[in-house]
Amino acid sequence: MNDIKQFLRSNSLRPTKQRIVIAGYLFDGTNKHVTAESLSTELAKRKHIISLATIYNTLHDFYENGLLKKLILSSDRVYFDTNTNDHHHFYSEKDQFLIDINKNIKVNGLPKTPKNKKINKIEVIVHLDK
Amino acid sequence: MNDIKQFLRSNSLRPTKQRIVIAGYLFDGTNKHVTAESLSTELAKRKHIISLATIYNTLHDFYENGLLKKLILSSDRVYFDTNTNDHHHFYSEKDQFLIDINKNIKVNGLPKTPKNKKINKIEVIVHLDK
DNA sequence: TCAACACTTTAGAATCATTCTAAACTGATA
DNA sequence: TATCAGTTTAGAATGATTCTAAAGTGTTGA
Repeated sequence: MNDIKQFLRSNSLRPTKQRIVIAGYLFDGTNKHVTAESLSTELAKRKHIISLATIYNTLHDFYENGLLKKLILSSDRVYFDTNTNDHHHFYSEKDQFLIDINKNIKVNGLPKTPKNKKINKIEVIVHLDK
Repeated sequence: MNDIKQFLRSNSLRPTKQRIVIAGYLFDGTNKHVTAESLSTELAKRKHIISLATIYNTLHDFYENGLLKKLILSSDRVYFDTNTNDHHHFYSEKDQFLIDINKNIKVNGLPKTPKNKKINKIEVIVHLDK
């Protein structure tokens, strides 16, 4: 609890009740993939009712501060990933199913980067099913 | 024109005026990345006014028939790619900028596929800028 | 401890890409 | 050329996300 407050403060985020609850859930040591909706549902199960607006605000605040990764895999929802290490994913659209690939993946044979551009990150998505 | 009709027919798509116009634009020999909006704009420039609903319908019809690839790169629009070969992309969110990577990319070190799942496709997105 | 204020939360409205509806239209077929 | 299934379309509906602006709350300095 106090460590969560410290954690938030050290990321220049004022430790409000809501952020403490959300951070407590997200950063409990197990990696998670959430959407605004799924997060809202999980917190509600735990009797924490937080407005959707705040959930969106908080996810973005955390994202902006590098505490979450954003994953664009489907056109109808955004996933946030608590695993901020360099990694990749198995994804099944059919089953809304997402698994981290933490193994060291190597991508070989890339052509040269377009002029005046810099590579920000290389993302590998292994699509399962059809 | 008649080849476009044939092309559509051979994909079990009735060659309507609108589909002929859209296919004529999309499959003119140069690969394109379009969104419903950008396609609508391009066609309008060429004096072809086609309702957005039809543009969406047609993009999906073409997609369902394997004439287009769908690219999910941003949460606020869907891209369709006329290059249906196995390939990857450079993408700059900042500049809405998308370039095909046709070179043979190798992805090494993948862990084993989750139980009872089959790999549909491997997608590599090289994100540029930040 | 507390006043003061900047930062947050929130309900509800707004946005915007996309899909749906159901009525009018049109290619294909006999 | 009549018929009908497949298409197109305007406009409404949807749904995730963002915005607004009013009420609430950490933080700070005295």
